[in-house]
Amino acid sequence: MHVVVAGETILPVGGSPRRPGDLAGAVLDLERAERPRWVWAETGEVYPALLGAGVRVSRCHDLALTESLLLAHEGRYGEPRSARAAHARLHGLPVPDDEPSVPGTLFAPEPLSAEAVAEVLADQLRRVEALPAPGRFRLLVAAESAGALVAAEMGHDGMPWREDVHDALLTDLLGPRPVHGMRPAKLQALADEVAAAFGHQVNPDSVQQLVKAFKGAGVALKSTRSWELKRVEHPAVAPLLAYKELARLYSFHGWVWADQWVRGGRFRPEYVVGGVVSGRWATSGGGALQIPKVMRKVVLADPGSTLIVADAAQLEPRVLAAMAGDVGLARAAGEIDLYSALARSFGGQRDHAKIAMLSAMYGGTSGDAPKLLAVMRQRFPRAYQFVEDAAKAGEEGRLVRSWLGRTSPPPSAGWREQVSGPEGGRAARDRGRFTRNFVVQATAAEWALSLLAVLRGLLPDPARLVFFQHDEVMVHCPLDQAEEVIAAVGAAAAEATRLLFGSTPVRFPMEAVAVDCYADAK
DNA sequence: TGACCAAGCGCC
DNA sequence: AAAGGGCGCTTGGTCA
Repeated sequence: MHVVVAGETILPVGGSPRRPGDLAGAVLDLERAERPRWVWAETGEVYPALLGAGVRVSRCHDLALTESLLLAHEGRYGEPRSARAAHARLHGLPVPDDEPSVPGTLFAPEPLSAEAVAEVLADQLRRVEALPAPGRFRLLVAAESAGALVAAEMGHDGMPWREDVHDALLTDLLGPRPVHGMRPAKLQALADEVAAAFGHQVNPDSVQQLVKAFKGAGVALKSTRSWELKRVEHPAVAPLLAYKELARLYSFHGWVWADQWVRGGRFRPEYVVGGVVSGRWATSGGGALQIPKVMRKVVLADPGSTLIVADAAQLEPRVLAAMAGDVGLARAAGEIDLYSALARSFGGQRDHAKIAMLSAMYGGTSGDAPKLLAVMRQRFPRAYQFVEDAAKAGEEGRLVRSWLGRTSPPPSAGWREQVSGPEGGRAARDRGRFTRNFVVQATAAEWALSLLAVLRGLLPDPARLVFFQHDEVMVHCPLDQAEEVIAAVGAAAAEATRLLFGSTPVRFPMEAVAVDCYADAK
């Protein structure tokens, strides 16, 4: 059963609309009675208010996310994806551009009517059924929409973040919080050391000044990347490397960042579901997906609670084994340590197996890769051919799709022009590497999203998903729920595997541990 | 002054 | 230990 929510209106599809005085209350009643699939233009427009009112729903259909997936599959990548745009297209009306997702937008148009939302839904369901593999795409739509629910909930609940521990860590590394405009003491000391090494003032944040200063000292640099600096013999290098590391911490995850993103002991980032073309999530603020490892010690469970942290081991090669139906690779992927299982094929060395797999999935060509790829091709012909085909499609400007039907972007006009030019081979190979990786990364993202959706449904109250990063999840729950949540993670991984691949010999290990502190999880 | 780009580096 | 692709985010620097 589908039930539309638009503005203040609730419309059971096939029934009649009503405007309850208490929207959240009405949603809750219906959720308890019928557990419908809720349909709305965009989860971010509707769900946060429901969460604010204490209402959670189990399933939804997000029109904008679905439209985006459909348009890409239909070869119409980049057309406006909002429900409003989809509705306009249905009626041959002028199609509005998608609004940039900027907070405090200038225009706040009337929400689409519930009837219009229902029309767009019907059209989308029809288009899904017209696809070559509607069953898989239905799963993709459901998982993507469930992801939107999780993202909104994680934004609402937030990840535990101890502001006092964060402040102590920063003070330890940088010195006390400086007054505005000043560098923290330890950062300034390092900047002074750099200056002393050159014999004059240099802004260590300025690439230009650094390159010039090194040139003056007789050192020619192509860049100031740290791996290049490490090869240079000069007294400025050591303090400069230390400066770079700390400066990044200070500006990216320092006090100012905490002021903006941490409140009430919770870090509340803004996740963007499907924000990466491969289907991985992105963030539009807070940098939740780039938290440095050193910061993990700041993520601590509340007293009486615990963090359940789990990540999928070697997810991408397992996904490739399952997709390609490569018997040999699938057999190795039936083991917990896939690379050790593969090692025999590569002369007994685990490292060689790993390089071969990564090179196959990413298009690597350096070092031993060519030799090892030849082994890969001979021993695991179907897996090898699978990624080769994806690469070839990319080089020829064709589209590729994930297992469930997420579609790669088409090549740009600029690319087509480049390919016919003198540097054409390079541009073609670059896109080949992209599509080669796309089929694997996008399917891995689908597996992870499916896991997330299933796990969400298995969690006992008040356990909460608080973090999701590509192939890793974190749940915050009372101590006495730890075992149940750990079991739920394992069950969700098994179910995600079954949903995507049916019965496959490939295993997808997802080891969950209960920790007090995120830093203790690995 | 604001818009935009490049460099650089964090995460998977 | 890393290799690849993907992203976000900040700073400095340029340009209109």
